[in-house]
Amino acid sequence: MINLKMPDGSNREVAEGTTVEQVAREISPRLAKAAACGMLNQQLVDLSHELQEDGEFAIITQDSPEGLNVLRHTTAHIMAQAVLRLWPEAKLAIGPTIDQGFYYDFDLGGHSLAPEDLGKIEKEMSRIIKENLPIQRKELGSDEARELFSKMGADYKLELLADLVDDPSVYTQGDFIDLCRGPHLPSTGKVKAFKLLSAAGAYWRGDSKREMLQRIYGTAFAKKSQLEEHLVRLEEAKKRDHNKLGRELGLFTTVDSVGQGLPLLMPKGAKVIQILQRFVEDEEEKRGYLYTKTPLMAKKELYEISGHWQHYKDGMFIIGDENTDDEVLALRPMTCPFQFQIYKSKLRSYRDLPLRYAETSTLFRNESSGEMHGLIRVRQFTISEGHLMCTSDQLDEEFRGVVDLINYMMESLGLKDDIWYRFSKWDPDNREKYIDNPEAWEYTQKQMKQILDNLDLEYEEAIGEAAFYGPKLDIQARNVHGKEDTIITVQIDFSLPERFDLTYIDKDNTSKRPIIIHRTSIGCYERTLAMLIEKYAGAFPTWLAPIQAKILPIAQVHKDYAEQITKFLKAAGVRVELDSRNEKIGYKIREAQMQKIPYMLIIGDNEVESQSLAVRSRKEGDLGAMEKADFMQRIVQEIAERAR
RNA sequence: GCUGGCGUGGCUCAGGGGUAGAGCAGUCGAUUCGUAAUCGACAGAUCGAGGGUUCAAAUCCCUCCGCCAGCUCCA
Repeated sequence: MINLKMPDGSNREVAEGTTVEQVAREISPRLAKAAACGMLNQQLVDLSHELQEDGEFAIITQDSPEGLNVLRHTTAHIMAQAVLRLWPEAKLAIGPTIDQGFYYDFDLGGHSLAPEDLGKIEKEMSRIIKENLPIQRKELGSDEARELFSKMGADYKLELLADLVDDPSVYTQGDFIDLCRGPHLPSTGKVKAFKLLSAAGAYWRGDSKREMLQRIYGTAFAKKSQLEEHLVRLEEAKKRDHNKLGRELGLFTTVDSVGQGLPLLMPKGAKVIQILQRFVEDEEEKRGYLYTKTPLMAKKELYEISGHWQHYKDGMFIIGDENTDDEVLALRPMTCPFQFQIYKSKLRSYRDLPLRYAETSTLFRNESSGEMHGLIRVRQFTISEGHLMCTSDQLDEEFRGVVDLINYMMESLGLKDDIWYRFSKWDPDNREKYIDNPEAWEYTQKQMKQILDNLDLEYEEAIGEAAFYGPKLDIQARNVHGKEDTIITVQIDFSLPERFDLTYIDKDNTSKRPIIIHRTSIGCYERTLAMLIEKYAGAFPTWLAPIQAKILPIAQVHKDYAEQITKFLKAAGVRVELDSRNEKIGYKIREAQMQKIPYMLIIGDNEVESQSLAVRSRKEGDLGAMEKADFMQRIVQEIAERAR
């Protein structure tokens, strides 16, 4: 007999060789039905796994996070089997589960998947599910596995196999066989609710020099109702898409003849960005930053010093021809080399440090053509740039100050709950991408890790995501499509002070190198606007709303008083617009509501007579009559508090 | 840059070899109205650009530009 310690703390004795499924069934038939796999000593195991030793044990159900992954992975296998039935020549690459579902990459020879193909594949998958094929695990030796997959001509699997440390296992269902760690559901019939979502190209192992494969994204849930809810959520999310809403609300537009990745901010969008800029600049000033304004371009020699010419040239717009012109300029992709020149403009003392430079800085980056997206990835953008020069003693506190400023910004914008931190390190195996100084990389990363740990930040680590000149703390967020982006970054730079020969004279009268923190406080304004649109579905908090109140006279006779109110509120600094068109009040309200304007002020006979306003809130509807001074006070306070 | 989808009046879309259609928005007129669409008339597109096939191209083919999703990249 072996002894299993159950999640509720109880112990259960079972005979050696009892399967996970039998244990589940003993507990309850319903549990057995809902089970996806078992967990033995923190290791997920198949339901068919025969228990041989004592340990902590749990049954994992399909609707738990781990169980859902198992279900989705099994669905991915079913999809692969279906694809092989439809395209027998197809070669399988990888098919992992991801956050909200799964994908599988295929080499389909020359065939590219069209949307219609997804329906065909789904149909075949349903067939496989109906066939209820048992899914079986088999452990193989490396040689055995290699022989099996080379016989199948499964080149990609062979490549994966070569990197595998443990002995490989394979899973079979009917005539389908796949290299897989598992676990899996016991049979294909266990999958009740799945949907294929999209097909797109994807490079093998993410390497643009390698084969372009066909990737199919899909998802699966334990219950049909959960799948349907998920699909509805996806639809709802798409309605918040900044790229759609931002255009509908007249915040920005793009024009073919201007060019890709070059959105035009219209008065309303520009207004939001202006508010953000003023907010950031004022806050930075309070925190001891000095404001600079530096050129948008420079000679290539400057970028040769900074290393951009060697490491970032593809990302820059270059003016002139290196081979024929005496002077070649480049639009700036970053502000650092420019602010360094200001630092260098005179001899610095330790007494000058820390020195905090900020700039509302427009940058240009030559993104690849397939990459541009609304306001999120563009070729020209404006960022809350800044560089802090400090001594190593000051580094910790300055870094802390930067993180505090960032958190304050995110809190103020209501984005704090939507972001997370990422510690981005270099990739020692990719020397070309980075300034080559391994000791300095390792040292700086260690230093940064210590600072982060002292800050008590929860963060994830990412290898190969560092800037070419140093490690970063990135603040990450997801857009409505679930795609992750860096919105803010803080970097410790060990390299550029050296390259630019930045110095200060220390107490002991010797020349030392300052340490530089590159940072942004809310990142790029365009991207922030995009995030805000998606966060609030276009309905900005009053302080950020381009139009804060719309004044709606009921009939022409009320126009004079409406104009008076408009002036009154404008004088108080409120952004108001008067809609004196000859339309019915319901029409005007509907339009203001669709423009997501926070307040509608309705003016008719009653209001003219009592010198008041009928206030309607976008959120709460009719608020009834209010003295005009009371309303003014209310909205001014709401704006000052940056209420959400 | 790569894979796929797409591009028709300001917007959303229909038409898919025989010389453009709707709704909304716009303009004009009527209506003067109390909390999410008043009625009517008018105007507006050489169908992303260029080239080709054809008696005839928005429609078929090619190239380019742009938009969308994904991959590489990145704020």
